[in-house]
Amino acid sequence: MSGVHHQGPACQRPMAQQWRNMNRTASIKDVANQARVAVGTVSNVLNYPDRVSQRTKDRVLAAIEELGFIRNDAARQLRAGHSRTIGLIVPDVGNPFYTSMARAAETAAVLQGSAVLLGDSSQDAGRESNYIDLFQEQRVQGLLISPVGDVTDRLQALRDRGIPSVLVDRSADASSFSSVSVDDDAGGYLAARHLLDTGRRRLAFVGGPVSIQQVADRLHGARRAVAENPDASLEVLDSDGQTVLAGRRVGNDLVGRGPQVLPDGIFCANDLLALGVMQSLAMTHTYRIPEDTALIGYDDIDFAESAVVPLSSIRQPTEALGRTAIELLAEELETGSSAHRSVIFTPELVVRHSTSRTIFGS
Amino acid sequence: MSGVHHQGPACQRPMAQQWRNMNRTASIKDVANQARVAVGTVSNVLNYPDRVSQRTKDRVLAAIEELGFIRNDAARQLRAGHSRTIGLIVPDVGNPFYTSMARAAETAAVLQGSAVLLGDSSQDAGRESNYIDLFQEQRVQGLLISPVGDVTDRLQALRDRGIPSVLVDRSADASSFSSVSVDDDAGGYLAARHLLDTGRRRLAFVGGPVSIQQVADRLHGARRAVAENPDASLEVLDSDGQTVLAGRRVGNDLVGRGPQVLPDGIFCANDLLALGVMQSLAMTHTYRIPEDTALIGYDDIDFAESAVVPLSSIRQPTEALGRTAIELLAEELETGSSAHRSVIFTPELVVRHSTSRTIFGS
DNA sequence: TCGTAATAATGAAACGATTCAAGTAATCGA
DNA sequence: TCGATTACTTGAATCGTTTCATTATTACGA
Repeated sequence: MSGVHHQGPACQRPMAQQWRNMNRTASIKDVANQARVAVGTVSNVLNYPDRVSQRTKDRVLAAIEELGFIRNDAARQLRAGHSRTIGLIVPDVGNPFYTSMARAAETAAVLQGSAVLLGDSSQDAGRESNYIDLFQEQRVQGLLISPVGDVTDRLQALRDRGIPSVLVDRSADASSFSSVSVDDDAGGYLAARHLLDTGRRRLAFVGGPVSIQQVADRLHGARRAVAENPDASLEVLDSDGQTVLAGRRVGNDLVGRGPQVLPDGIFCANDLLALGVMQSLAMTHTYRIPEDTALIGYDDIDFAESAVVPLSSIRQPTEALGRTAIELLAEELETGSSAHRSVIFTPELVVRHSTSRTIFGS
Repeated sequence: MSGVHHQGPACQRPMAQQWRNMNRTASIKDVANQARVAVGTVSNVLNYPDRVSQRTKDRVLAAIEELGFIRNDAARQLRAGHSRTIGLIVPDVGNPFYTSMARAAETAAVLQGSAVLLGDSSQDAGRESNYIDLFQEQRVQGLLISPVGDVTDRLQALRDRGIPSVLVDRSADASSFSSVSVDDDAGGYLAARHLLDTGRRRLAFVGGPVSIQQVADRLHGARRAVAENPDASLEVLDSDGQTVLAGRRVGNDLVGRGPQVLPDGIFCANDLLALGVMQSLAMTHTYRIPEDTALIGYDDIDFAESAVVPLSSIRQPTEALGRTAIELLAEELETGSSAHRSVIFTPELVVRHSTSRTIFGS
């Protein structure tokens, strides 16, 4: 726009400057000209203020102010070879568990001077891979990932290129990657054990594709608990997805069942699923929680407490997860990613009304 | 690891190559060498495949594959002058309303070939400003922002530099910016009108600092409704913050009141606050919802439906908001941000049990 | 066989910051 | 006043792409 503009005599004096302000955003060179110093000096003012005398520093800062100069990050990181950015890939930003963790990670990252790029893989291996591509093109410093598909090869390749990864909410043999996770097997055990302890025997596990490690581990833990009671059984209900909606679908199926085949204790792989199941049961008024069937979720998101029937859950330390993930990544960056560490947190049972003991037979 | 490696005769043949793989990530130049073509040709293969003959294209692609070449985005955007990224600043990623919108925006952006950088200002004008700085350094294509502080000046400056902004969830006079929003005044009216229609007269509005536009508008709408009933009153309870926790604090205050001074209808500026209030009331068992006081929220997040007492709310079209915001931004980018548009959606009342009519005097 | 298009391929220049070896100015002790 | 430090400043080289004016190659009709 406004490309034609004769150099007539009507032009105002500070024209060149005006042009610059309008057209292009000022570069370090423009600042150098304005302040009548060399570009290197401007750079020093920005990066090593001690190396510059007060007098010139003032001049340069004034010029920066006047031109409204903003560093071009692309140029910086081209020179530096890497960005000041950390990639974070989570399976579902709609899940408060992940947003909570992401927030903690972001806070920790900002403290150490990095920004966090957040990607939502939506439980989709393809999207996940796309994000890895994107982050690789961006030359992120490192990657935090709560993987959905099988990404070990890709992460290995990244690491060979000097981009370390930390697995989040997923344990790894420390030989290949650092990781920070919560003991899902123990959590699954806790949940099922609690249902058994309150008298339930016909348990059901509701969980997305078992190909997801977390789901598999939680199920495994539950199986372990159930195996301790010979008269107990565990049915597995596959939910496609880990959302409230998916939970509602499973709930609708359950509602159609007769009381004899209804599980008397339901363990959902996360709170979203549990709330979905709860919605179905509550809406149809066919069965009551916890009288007809107990319900326990996983993650202990904020909304579990304020659910129709306050939801029992397994609490994970989201803040600690996010913070530690960043710390581990920082370690890898310093040590040159030679050694890896795995931090495993322990989950915690939170009992609420959805599993309270009832006057119960067997 | 493996830093020392004498050039003894035991070395394998493709050593130079091996070094390259280990050390540096391959550049377009390396690819050019490997494929025995000029750098420009490689670039053409990547950007204008039609300009290159099949033969050389094959050679280049093979080289890319072999070296594991990954474009360096920093270099690209240094040359291009801008990134392929859109900045999005929201006040609270813990609020499902915003994540939902962000997701919609992200989806729409990916379709048009851009990535979205998500920033959480945490309702803090300082953080908000920091994100604007960051995005400006990153030379984002454009900015979607749900502003907390007064950012008009900054956005104006950005626009002058060719970076357009779209205000999200906040209307603007179309003279300066495009915006996409929901009529908050109408929403506030809807909510208060509904409480009045179901017999409530002593209303309370719970909302964060009124300095936030959305809060102010919703309150204004509520006032408008209340003014229509001479015997109705509206009390304003300031919550510091818009979170579940803030709501719980307000709720605890309410619980301490005698029944005469307890509002019989509470309108919270968003669902998080409402759920917090609900938690307090439910935990102490002092007052019941909706018998002693009705409760209505705003946003209609997924969790409203599965609350202890299913929460009435005002629904906003989050998907449409996010999608439209990206569309408006795309328009600005095409037209050179000359003209601006404001899209205003209409909110919708969703009635659930938390406001159901009770056997009630006047 | 030659001239003329069309088609491919080339490689230098530019983008904007950082780095660093080299140069200049100021300071100080003798 | 000189030489030696120290304190600042300079500006060319560099990072990895894309662009584009040239040059090389090929194809085709006369």
